[in-house]
Parts: sequence; C-alpha cells; structure tokens
Amino acid sequence: MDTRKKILHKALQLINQKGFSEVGVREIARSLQLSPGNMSYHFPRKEDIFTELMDNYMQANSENYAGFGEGAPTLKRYLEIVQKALQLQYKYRGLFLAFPYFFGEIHTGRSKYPATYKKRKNDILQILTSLQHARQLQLKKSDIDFLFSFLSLFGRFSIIEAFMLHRNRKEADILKHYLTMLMNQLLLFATASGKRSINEFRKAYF
Amino acid sequence: MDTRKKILHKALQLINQKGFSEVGVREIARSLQLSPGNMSYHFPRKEDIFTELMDNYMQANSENYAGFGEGAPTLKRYLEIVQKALQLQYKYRGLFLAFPYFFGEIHTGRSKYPATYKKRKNDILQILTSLQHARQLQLKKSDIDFLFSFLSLFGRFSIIEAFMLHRNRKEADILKHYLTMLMNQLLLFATASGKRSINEFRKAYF
DNA sequence: GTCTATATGGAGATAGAC
DNA sequence: GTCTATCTCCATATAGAC
Repeated sequence: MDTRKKILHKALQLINQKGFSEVGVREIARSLQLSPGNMSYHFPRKEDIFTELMDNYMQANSENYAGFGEGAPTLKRYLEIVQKALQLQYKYRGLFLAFPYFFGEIHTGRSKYPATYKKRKNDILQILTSLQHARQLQLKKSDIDFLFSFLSLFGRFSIIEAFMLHRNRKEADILKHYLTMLMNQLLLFATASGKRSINEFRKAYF
Repeated sequence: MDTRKKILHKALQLINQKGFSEVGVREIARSLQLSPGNMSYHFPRKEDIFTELMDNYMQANSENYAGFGEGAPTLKRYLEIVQKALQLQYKYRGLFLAFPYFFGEIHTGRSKYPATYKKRKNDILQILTSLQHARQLQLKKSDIDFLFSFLSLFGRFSIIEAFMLHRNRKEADILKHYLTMLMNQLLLFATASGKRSINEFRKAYF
C-alpha cells in the first residue's frame, strides 16, 4: 500500500473512532510514523483527506445503486442494495457525522455532494417506479411521494442515528434494526408477490 | 436583556447561519461590542455556550411533550405536539448540526443527552399506547416497534435533513413537508376516528 | 517522495488591572 | 462585570536537505 492510501486508511480509522474534529493531521502522521511535512505533501489541507474519502464513498455508492438496473426488479434485490448501502455508510460512518464541518462548502458549489444528491434521488425514484411496474409495490401518487421522503431520511440518517446513540453496537445488529424497519415500511405497500420477495430477503439474511 | 442572555441569543443566531465551528468566540464578542475576555467571564469555554443553548432546548422540548398528557389523546393533538417540537428544533437548528462536535462528550457521561433521550423514548411510547387505547391507532406489537423506530429517526433528523439539503427553504414549507410525511405514516395505522382526527389537523393548519 | 525545521495566523483560554 | 494583554495550541504553508 502506498503512503497516500495508508494515510487515507488510517485517517478513516481514526475519524470513525474519535470524530473528525478530534483527529489532528499530526496524529495521523505520528501513528503512521510519517512527518507532518510529508502529510502536507500528500494532502495540503486536512479537508482534502475528508474530500477524498467522501469521493471514494460516493463512487462506491453510485456503483452499488447502478447495480439494481442489471437484474430483475424485486424487493429482495432492492433490500440487498440498501443493505450494501448501509454497510458502506457504516464503513465511512465518521464522515457522515463530520458533515457539518463541510456545511458551508456544500452550499458554495465547491462540493460534489449536491450533484450526487440529485443522482441518488433519481436512482431511488427509478427503483420505486420499476418496482411498481414489476408489481412488487402498489403505489398511489401520494404513496410515491411519501415513500421517497421516507427513503431519503432513512438512507441518509439511519447510520448516523446508530452511530450517535449506540456507538458500540455491532454492525450486524445495526443493520438488522434498520433493515427490519425498512421491510416493515415496504410491507405496507407490497403486493402479494412483493411480500414474498421481502420474506425471501429476510430468510436469506436473518 | 443581560449580557449573558445577549451572548446566548447572538450565538444561536450566528450558529444557525454559519454552523458552530464557523462561529468564533471573538466574532460573537465583536458583534455585541464585548471584549473576548468578557466572553470568557460568562462562558469559560466555547462549548459552554453550546451546552446552555442545548439545555434550553431540551427543557422547552420536555415541557412540550409533557403537555400531551393534559388533554384528550387524539392524533390531532399528537400532531400539534410534533409541530411544536419541529418548530423548536428549527429555532435551535444549528445546534443539531453541531452534534458531532460533542460526540465524544455524549459518550463520556458528562452530557445530559442520554438521560433526555430515555425520557423522550418513554414519552413517545406512552403517547403511542394512549393513542392505541383511545382507538385512534390500531397497532400490533410489531407495529409499535416499527412506529417507534420511525418516530425516533423522524423526530431527530427531519430538521437536520431540511437544514442540510434545503438551507434556504422557509420554515413553513419545511414543517409542511415533514408533517405531511408524518400524517401519511400515521394514516397507515389509524382507525376511522383516527383518520378524522388527522384530517382535522390538516384542515386546521394547511 | 520523504524528511527536518520553521514561520504564520487564528482559535480558545487565562491573568490581572479597573 | 468588563477590560487589555498574553499564553498555548494547532492547522497550514514554505524552504531546503536527502
């Protein structure tokens, strides 16, 4: 592993442990036995470390969502996508909690986040309509709005909630809690075959 | 208004505008024409300002929830409580985005947050069961778990989501969006009289 | 690419006079 | 209670040797 990757890896590890503001550039350098000057060579600003980690996350997440289109649109497959998305978020959990630090930046146009947000919004709406067409979900117009609102909040904050309130809970338990919540929500709008698909997911993973 | 209150008021205003980390003690002092030393007299650490604002919020929120027990347990009244809770969160919105800063503290026992969290959890469960008894909601055991999970996420993160993604949206629009979401969720579990109560709320406020 | 050394500027925090 | 002056810490930036 080259130095750049080592820095990213260690930084994420420390950020997940202590939170972004608590991790100093010097600290990362020390724990990798690097000089502060060398840190500055690779990442001129501390923020650059955050940005690159966030880019890596968003890239992986995009690929995950893109995978849904490449198979049959079932609720089981959708739940698998969400499961992977939550695992990804868990891996990068320290970043999400650090969001406020980059709050200003998000609204000044320098960040890629708003564009990615629009893309993800489209991903979700497309998945919902394809599940509707495949008769896995039965949705009125107002249901789509509601489910979309729910999925936005759910997708963006469930891992943050877990990390804030139950920091020491195991990843598997956290995932189980939130996937159960999602299954319950989807069951309220699922057709008979949709319900079967949800239960296949449940059997396969729990 | 005494100096202490002035500081709190100005601090909240600036924190809501720019985010906690972007607001310096010097900045608050300057905009109130106080010396930095005087700031330190009133609030030895910057964090103390945050803590006191958060305490004020939690106090107001507790009083709000306590109000539910003092009247008929209807969904309309519950929605009114949530409406007030969201308004309160909006007023203090900058604090919630700053949560990560106090992340460490939350888990070291110095913060009041975990205790308040347990209290709020009880508030919500009690409200759900009283709505069940009053035949406003029809809930199976698993529904209660689900709704509770939903309400936790909803109650804690809806305003944060709004603030992160749509910073300039008007308070009224934000409230409308999230209260609509909540009404839709509750409608899925409401009895006939529960549905009427929800619609009374809708008519009264939208 | 990596190191040491050093400079700068800004933040929170403190001491002591009034 | 309020002030001025000062301290310490840290992120960042730069210069120059290896």
